[in-house]
Amino acid sequence: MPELAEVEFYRKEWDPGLGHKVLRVHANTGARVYRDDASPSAIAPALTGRIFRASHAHGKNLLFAFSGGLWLGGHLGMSGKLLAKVADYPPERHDHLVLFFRHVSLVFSDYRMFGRLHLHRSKIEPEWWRALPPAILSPQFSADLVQSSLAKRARSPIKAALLDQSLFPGIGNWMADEILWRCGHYPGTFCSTLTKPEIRELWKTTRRISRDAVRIIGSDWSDPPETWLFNHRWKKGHLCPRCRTPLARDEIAGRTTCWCPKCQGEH
DNA sequence: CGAGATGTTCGGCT
DNA sequence: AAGCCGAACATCTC
Repeated sequence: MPELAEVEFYRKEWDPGLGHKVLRVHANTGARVYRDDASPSAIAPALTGRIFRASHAHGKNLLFAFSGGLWLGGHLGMSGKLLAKVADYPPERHDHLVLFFRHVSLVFSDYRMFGRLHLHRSKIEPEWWRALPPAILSPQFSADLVQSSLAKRARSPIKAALLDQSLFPGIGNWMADEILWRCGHYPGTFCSTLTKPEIRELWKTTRRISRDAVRIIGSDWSDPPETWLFNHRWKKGHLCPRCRTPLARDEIAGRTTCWCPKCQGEH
């Protein structure tokens, strides 16, 4: 499920634990979500007794800071969720990590297990976190950066480029479709065919949609306005909210893609 | 019951 | 040799 706005929503789900001490930890260490960690059995002892200090989201990545230079990194994959439950909440089958506080239990749940969790010890933020590419809503995410990166992917469909986390961190399947629909590009268009003004427009739209999605979905999981493709893209027989043409669906760049044949070219 | 799902990685190919 | 593509991962839902 999660793209940058959903990740931001889930990050805040754990806020009730901020400033409090982890009294006990449940870790389903056999779960695949710990595949990055050499010793998953160390997770529970390491987190027990720490104060939960802060949380950060960057694209689809999460970072939780604990006292004593301990960090919990995470990714929600396809089906990961972060939840706040009652104190002494009994873990369920897909709850791979539960942090028990006096007044609340913070849960990482992921039934498909494409998500991941990993622990780090360092004074400052871990190396992998500092190496992440410029966030879409940061000043470093410039039109020039997008321009030069797309030039390297000339023979790549623009949809594939938008899904590339090293350039568009946090953009996933629905946001990529939303951006291309707003800009009027057929998702299979090669990057090399976009003009400089079109790339600038793509950059601007990417920022606008990211900002709006974080505001709307990231705050309380509200649905975006009916004027967005978002609300129409899945159901069969749905119409383009702009021109009422029946929407098309097909696999492009390895993912199911929805677009308007009229607004986005004849395909 | 088969297909498909808001994601990433790896291995093979050009 | 960088970059592209398909397959694999695991479970639930329609």
